[in-house]
Amino acid sequence: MDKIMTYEEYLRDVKKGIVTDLGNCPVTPLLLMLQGKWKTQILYELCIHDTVRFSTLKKELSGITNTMLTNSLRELEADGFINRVQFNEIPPHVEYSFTERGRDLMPIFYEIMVWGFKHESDQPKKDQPKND
Amino acid sequence: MDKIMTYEEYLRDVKKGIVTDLGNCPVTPLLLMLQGKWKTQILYELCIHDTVRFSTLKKELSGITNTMLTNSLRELEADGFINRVQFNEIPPHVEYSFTERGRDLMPIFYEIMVWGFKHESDQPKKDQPKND
DNA sequence: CGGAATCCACTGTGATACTG
DNA sequence: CAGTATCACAGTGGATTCCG
Repeated sequence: MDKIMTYEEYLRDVKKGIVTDLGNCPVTPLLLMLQGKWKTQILYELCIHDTVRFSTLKKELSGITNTMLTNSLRELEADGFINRVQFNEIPPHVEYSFTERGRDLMPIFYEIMVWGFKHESDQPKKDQPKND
Repeated sequence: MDKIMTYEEYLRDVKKGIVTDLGNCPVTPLLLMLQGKWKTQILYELCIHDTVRFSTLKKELSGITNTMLTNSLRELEADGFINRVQFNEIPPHVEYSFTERGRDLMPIFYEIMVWGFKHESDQPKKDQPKND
């Protein structure tokens, strides 16, 4: 694909059979990378803090364990979203920051935020709260 | 929030303490709703087919089981993304389609697609394939 | 300080068989 | 046709302890 089209243009081409070698949802791969309970929250902290340390994340994401924080950070790093810089001073510390690939998620997050504000009131009740 | 700002404007306000009542990532809630292996693929089929039947989904999403398809559809319906219309003819069938809430995901998917095309080549290898 | 290692509970996913 | 019911399994999430 040479030029960026809209999603609906893209889908129209898919329907017409012009795009056949994909065969699958172009949205899925990224969203699979962002799955898990903590990934997006870590990225959010990265947005706020520019660079952030392990201990800061641990403090901000209340409830997260060392294990999960480590795993999530490792996966985000492996997927190329964040950088990990280790400072071997005393006391040692580590700083995490966005890669360009990660920072380019911003427009997506912006659209999600817009969607969220538009639809925050129409969230259907998946289970009615019982009035006790 | 009265007017839509950019995500970075929003984050700047968060940093300044103007937005304090949120306290959490505005991106996370939606992405949690879209988690799972099949959700986005189902939505993708909905994009292509406008309305789509259970059996069509079953055929297109090769590998999905009745259980997972049913569960995913139920959750997408509960989250307000899709409509379910049942036709009690002979033979009976069911048609799924987007709600407005679901269709409004399009701009998000578009941004994800743009991101995907920009970064499709810089995907780092998370594990080197061993040449056996 | 920033993890790693281990163990464990839970739940997401899947295969199979059956039903209105 | 469009599911439901059950069971099995694997991966995720979590608590605790220990290490460089």
